[in-house]
Amino acid sequence: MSRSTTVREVGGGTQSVERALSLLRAFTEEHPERRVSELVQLTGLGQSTVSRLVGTLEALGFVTHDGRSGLYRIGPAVVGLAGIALNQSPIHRQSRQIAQDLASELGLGANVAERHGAELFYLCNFEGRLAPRSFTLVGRRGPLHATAMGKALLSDLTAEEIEPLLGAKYPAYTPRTIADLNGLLADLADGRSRGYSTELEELAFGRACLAAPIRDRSGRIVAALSVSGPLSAMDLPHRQNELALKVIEHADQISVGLGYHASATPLSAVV
Amino acid sequence: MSRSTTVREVGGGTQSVERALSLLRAFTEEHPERRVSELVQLTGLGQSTVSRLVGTLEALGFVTHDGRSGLYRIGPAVVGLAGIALNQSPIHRQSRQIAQDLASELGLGANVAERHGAELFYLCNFEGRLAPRSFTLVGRRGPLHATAMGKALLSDLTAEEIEPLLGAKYPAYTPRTIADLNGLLADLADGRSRGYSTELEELAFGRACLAAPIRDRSGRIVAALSVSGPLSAMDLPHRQNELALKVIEHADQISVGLGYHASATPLSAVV
DNA sequence: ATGTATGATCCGTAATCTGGATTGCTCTCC
DNA sequence: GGAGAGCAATCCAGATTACGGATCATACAT
Repeated sequence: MSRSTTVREVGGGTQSVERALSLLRAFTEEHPERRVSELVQLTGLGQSTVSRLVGTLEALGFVTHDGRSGLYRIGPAVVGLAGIALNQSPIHRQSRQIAQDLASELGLGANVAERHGAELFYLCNFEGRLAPRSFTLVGRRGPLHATAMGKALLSDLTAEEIEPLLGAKYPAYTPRTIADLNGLLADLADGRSRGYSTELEELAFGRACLAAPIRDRSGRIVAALSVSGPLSAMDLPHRQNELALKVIEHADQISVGLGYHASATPLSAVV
Repeated sequence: MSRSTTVREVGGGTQSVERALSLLRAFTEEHPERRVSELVQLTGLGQSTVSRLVGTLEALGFVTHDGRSGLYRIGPAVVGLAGIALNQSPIHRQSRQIAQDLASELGLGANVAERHGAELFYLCNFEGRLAPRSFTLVGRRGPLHATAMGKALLSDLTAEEIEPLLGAKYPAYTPRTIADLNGLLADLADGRSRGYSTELEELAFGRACLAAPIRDRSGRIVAALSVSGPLSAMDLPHRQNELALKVIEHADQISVGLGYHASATPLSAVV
């Protein structure tokens, strides 16, 4: 490798593009609307610079501008690109219908996520009559150690792989959140033996989730499918087996769609 | 004072941002993967410029780069922003669950779209068992004159408003596509009197769609809800009334969620 | 009507970006 | 296996382009 001299400049690239895109980053689920002055404060850029950059973003449809209120929002061009990105994903294509069926069959939420580095990334999200939610989780990120899907996604990995991935911090969202590596490993072992992972009020009070892994042709876990909802709707002590069976069944169906053959040794020597 | 004449410069903004974002535009449903050389050809920019720009886009997660194949795809950051944008939309929030219910109840596709200028813009899209489709329509655009939802969205407008909006061109997707303004106005009148719009193989062979308008508190049509599917699954001559009733019912439910009161005079002096 | 806050526009400066050339890599073909 | 072609990342100097302070216009509150 030619790593002889330079250490590769951090940015390496186009400054104004970086600035414009970091403006987009300022639009979060908590602050989906921003005014220029906020963006100025957040970024530390000059006011005229921000004004000009959002003007460009607006001209290309990446943000929209409500002239009356002066608020900027994310524009439809972004949604268009996202649709293309999702349709590009074989996991999304294979999961969509099946997750939707699962949601309406059980009346609970059904979700598909994959792992992006040390985080969960939601690809599909459907609601059930018993667990209505008015917003989509698609595109959101979540913690691996505090979600059933996160655990399902990790269940392939060894302790040696997990430790550096998650680091030392295990943020506690509720008192029941798993607090350290050992706790997580124990839970993962449980999940492996049962074929599905659980999460009971580890991320939010009153909510629970069951998840099963999705594998591709190579046998590797590439995503996870879950059912989730309020504890009351999941009726967990009683329905746990029934729900878990359904999740596993649907997850396997997705795996088959991705070319997985059960014959491929599930966990052992898969390169 | 001095600049009393100029009518606001078109670009007005940051060139390199414009270039970077137009690179993103090159990723379409037909070409979701691009290599640098393609982007160079498409944009006419220098090869090193493109390389640097996509490098910046990649660093911020707006594209991903498969080092092996050299292909760039749209990145997860875009999906994250799109989720925020959708959750920002009251129409999307109110429609999501109801459209999903409609899809699983009827076993057909259910969609919600709003009008963006002279185009249809899909906000929600669910499939039914009888009409499976592996990709999402969310974020896609479509023609107003050749879709049931487009007609539902136009049914509020007067001929004087529609004519400049659609212009003189009525692209024909099939022999049954409505070909001109008069044909469209007649169809819209039908839809208004029935309370729902139809589309029978006007956009694609073998497919049909029924749509009803969604209104907000002001009584204005702000979106449309549809069921769609293969003609065979829709069983149109027979089920048309049943399906239309369901669509209207669910659309009204969304309208109520948006604050619409049937008492509000639908078309007259609102403001 | 006065005062405040926000945001769009203008303009000179210089920092940043451009693109030709170079390098390094991979794949293909002989 | 070696040569050649294609592709993409990196380098560099010149000048185009973007930055941001200041100004102006507008909306809203006092």
